[in-house]
Amino acid sequence: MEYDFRRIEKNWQSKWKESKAYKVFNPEHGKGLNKPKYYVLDMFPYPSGAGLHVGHPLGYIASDIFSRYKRLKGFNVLHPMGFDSFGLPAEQYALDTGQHPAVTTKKNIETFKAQLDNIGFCYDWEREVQTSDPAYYKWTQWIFLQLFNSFYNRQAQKAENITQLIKLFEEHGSNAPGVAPSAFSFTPEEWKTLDEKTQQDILMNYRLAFCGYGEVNWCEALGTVLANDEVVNGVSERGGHPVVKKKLRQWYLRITEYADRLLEGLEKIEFSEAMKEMQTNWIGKSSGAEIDFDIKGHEQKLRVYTTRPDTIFGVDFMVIAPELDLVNEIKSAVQTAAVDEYLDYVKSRSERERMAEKKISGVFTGAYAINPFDGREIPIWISEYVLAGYGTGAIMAVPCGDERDHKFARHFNIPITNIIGSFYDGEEANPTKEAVLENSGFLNGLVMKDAMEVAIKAIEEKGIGTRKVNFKMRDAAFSRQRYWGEPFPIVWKNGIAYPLDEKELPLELPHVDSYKPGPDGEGPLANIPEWVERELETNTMPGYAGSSWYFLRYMDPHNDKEFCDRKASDYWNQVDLYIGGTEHAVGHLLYSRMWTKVLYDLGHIGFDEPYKKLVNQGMIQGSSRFVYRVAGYQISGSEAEVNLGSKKPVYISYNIYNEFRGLDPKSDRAVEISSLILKHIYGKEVNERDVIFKIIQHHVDVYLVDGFVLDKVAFKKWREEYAEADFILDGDDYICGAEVEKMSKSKYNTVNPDDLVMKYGADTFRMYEMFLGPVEMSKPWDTKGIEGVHRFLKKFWRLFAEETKGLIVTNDEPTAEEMKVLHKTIKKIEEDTERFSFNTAVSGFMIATNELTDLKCHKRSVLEPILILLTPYAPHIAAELWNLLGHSDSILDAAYPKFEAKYVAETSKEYPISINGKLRTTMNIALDAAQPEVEKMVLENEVVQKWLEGRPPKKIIFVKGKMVNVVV
RNA sequence: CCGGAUGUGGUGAAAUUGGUAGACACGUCAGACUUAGGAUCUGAUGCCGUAAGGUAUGGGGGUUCGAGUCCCUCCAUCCGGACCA
Repeated sequence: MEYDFRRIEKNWQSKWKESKAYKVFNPEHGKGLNKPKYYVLDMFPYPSGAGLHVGHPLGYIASDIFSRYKRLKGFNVLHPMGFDSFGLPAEQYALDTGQHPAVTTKKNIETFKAQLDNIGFCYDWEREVQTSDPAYYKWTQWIFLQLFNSFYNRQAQKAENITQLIKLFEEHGSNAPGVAPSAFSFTPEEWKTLDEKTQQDILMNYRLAFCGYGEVNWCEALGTVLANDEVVNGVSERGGHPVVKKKLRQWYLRITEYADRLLEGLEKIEFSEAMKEMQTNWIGKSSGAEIDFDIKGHEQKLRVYTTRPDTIFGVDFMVIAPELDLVNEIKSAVQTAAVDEYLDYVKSRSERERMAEKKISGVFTGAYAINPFDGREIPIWISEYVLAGYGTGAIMAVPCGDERDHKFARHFNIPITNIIGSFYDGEEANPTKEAVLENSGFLNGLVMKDAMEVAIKAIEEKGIGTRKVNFKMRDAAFSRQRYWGEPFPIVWKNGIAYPLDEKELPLELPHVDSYKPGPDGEGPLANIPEWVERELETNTMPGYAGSSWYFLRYMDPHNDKEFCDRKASDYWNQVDLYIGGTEHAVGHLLYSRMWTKVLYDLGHIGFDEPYKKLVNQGMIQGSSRFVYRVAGYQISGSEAEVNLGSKKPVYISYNIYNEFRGLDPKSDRAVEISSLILKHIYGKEVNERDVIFKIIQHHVDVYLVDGFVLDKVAFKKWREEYAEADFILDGDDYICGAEVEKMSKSKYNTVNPDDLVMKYGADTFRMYEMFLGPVEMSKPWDTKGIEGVHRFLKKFWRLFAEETKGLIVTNDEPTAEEMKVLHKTIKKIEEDTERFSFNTAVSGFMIATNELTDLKCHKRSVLEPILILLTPYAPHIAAELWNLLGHSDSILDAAYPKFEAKYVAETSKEYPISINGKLRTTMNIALDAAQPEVEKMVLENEVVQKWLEGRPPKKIIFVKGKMVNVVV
């Protein structure tokens, strides 16, 4: 009876499928009612055509282990899986091949699911959701309508129905309490006389999902608009295509109203500090003041935003963004030409150029602002380092305290006022808040951080400004000019957006034959006459629409009356454990946190943070292999280079190449190697010394390499051009070079889990992925190492069964030593699993197996509990052995063993004995021994005496249960 | 430039509270069994040294009887954010 993992795994997978072992019940269906709930979620995968590689399932395995563990611990565990199946790649593929995204997506999902099932995950597939399924996006559209029909009441600090806003306008006009200030100003009476279009235009400024014209990140190559977080250094995150600013009609989410709550919410959730930091930085809250400065000779005021009102006496110039209309209004006649020239220059520069090169540029407008406190005239400049979109698009520059302002002042020779005395050295700006202010009028003598409040008060008293909080975060662009996404349930009539009635949902995505963009940057839907006729919105929703609320749908996936029954969401509540990559730090995680808050505000769910605890999984990097082709050579001293491109390829083993590189070309060994290479090239002895070779390194498929040894036959078959390859070997082997890189098809370093499952089994694969290292950490993949884990499972199997004798488990009473191994292991596995230290848990199993093998322990009372411990990690082998031991019930619901300290209690310990902190020997001492007793024993020890050399010890440190240190 | 993380054998790593550094594996070496081994098992394996011993957790410094762990400082790598006033 051997460990036939292929048969075992197949057998149990189909058994579990038949018996619906992974079906999860909501309490109203009777089962699970008496159990506490636990919700484990994996990040929503996009079903790409490339399928899974070994890096993908890392987090899935971790969450699967934890789910199974919690189930054994008596929880009703929800551990669902589904697919974020709308998205750009499928549409790009459709554009390229003409295949409908629905078709390719369906195929990809099937592949994905087969791969996942292969690994033995405990998903309840009956709860699967797909965002591109109309039964799902019906509710995405429904939530969109909730957003559309809501505004943020600043007084109540929550989302409310838009009818409430209308009521506020009717009662109080535009200055109603809780209503954000805007450009509109009207009395209740005026509101009632406004026509519908105007009213709706005003309301649009408050809806949480709203439509407006805005500068967007337009990517010509992708033919779409990208969110800020999809643009990296001025190019698209996907594909690296250039991105330009363009004004388009767009839908947005008013996430900025939630900035404060998104920030506060971070305090009550368990995300890593790094993750919280990233979100905090993205939200970018800053507080300061907006100040209006008079402009000499003009009616207009210059409004600036500053976080440092305490430095108001150090303002030496103003800088405004070139995009501001104010520029043209205040430029002086003398400076007009220079200003216009600069504006042209700015326009000519792409976002990318601006980000890439940071040269100092700018021009004086000829206008002066007046410092309201000392009447100083302050020159107003324009420069592209000030962004129109942040604050007021204008700053007061304080060169002694701000790095950029200082550089600007130096560059244009603007005199610098020092208001911080010795804190400013004349060379570099000092952004301190600790300095005592000088040259600062009424603020003189105050420490800067205290002056801040004084300054703001003075500004407010003078009526020239207000306290102001600003955020870096912008409202999120929520539309794409694309086909493969959720249609907006919106009809446009006379320029007014009307929501569809709930009864009309889902608004299904129509079939199209072409995925080409519509006219004027509109999406493909604009090409469909029937769609346009119905005056439906032609944009579609972005990828993050469906993924912002999917965790709720899993709770009640087949509900066609509601997005999720309130009873279900009250029961399952927040996701207890969310496992996924860091790449979603600011996108998905912020959006879904916002949606959750809105749904909470509107009373649809009972909690306002979706994910209680987040664990970030590290990336598994690829381990690439290289071969080294001799491409040419040069005789030293000669200019001529011999190109070998046309000859049959000669590959040199990495270690020989590496040795050769480090040698003096004149040395004997170098000559030996070079003549060997030349012999391979020409097929005969060539007498040349001092040869420099040109070696080209290129990737070789890791499947053709065992460890570092190349399969030469397979390599020759790999590509036609390698068929004639000749190798310079190290002994019999060709040794490949290696490097750790990102796992990708083009580097030929991807490894498919299917192959490993086929070769070693799912249980081995699961445990090996965990054994690799801590889940949060990135680490390179090494296929070789999997054999160690496989050996362990075989060894574990042999505790239960032998090839010839079959089952060898006995019902004998266990010895104290065996019980100690068992309980030590229970403690270890339970603690490690609880803290997601799966790698050390795997080694805990190995240690237990090694020790029980040494003890020749085949006792049921020891092995059965260990089998239960192993179930979350290697469910198939556990179930098989459980069954072999005669159990008819499922091990998936067995009772988790209980640790009992009495079995691991020790009476003595092998104490380390140090002299001056250096370990010299160990001594077995009773644990209850007291200090004087121990001191006596230690001093009598011959090793200790040898090191004491007759000197009396200065001090003896004895830490009970830990160590002894003798100080001489 | 800012922020975060990481740095331990040939490799992946462990050391949970300041207390025997390198558990557990991979790899390598030696051996056993075998027609055979890319199966299985046993042993060795941080480095220098025959040994005694010395030395060792990125470098330097500090606190301590004792530091991989705490503090200061420098360096390297990875990730994220980048003109946010």
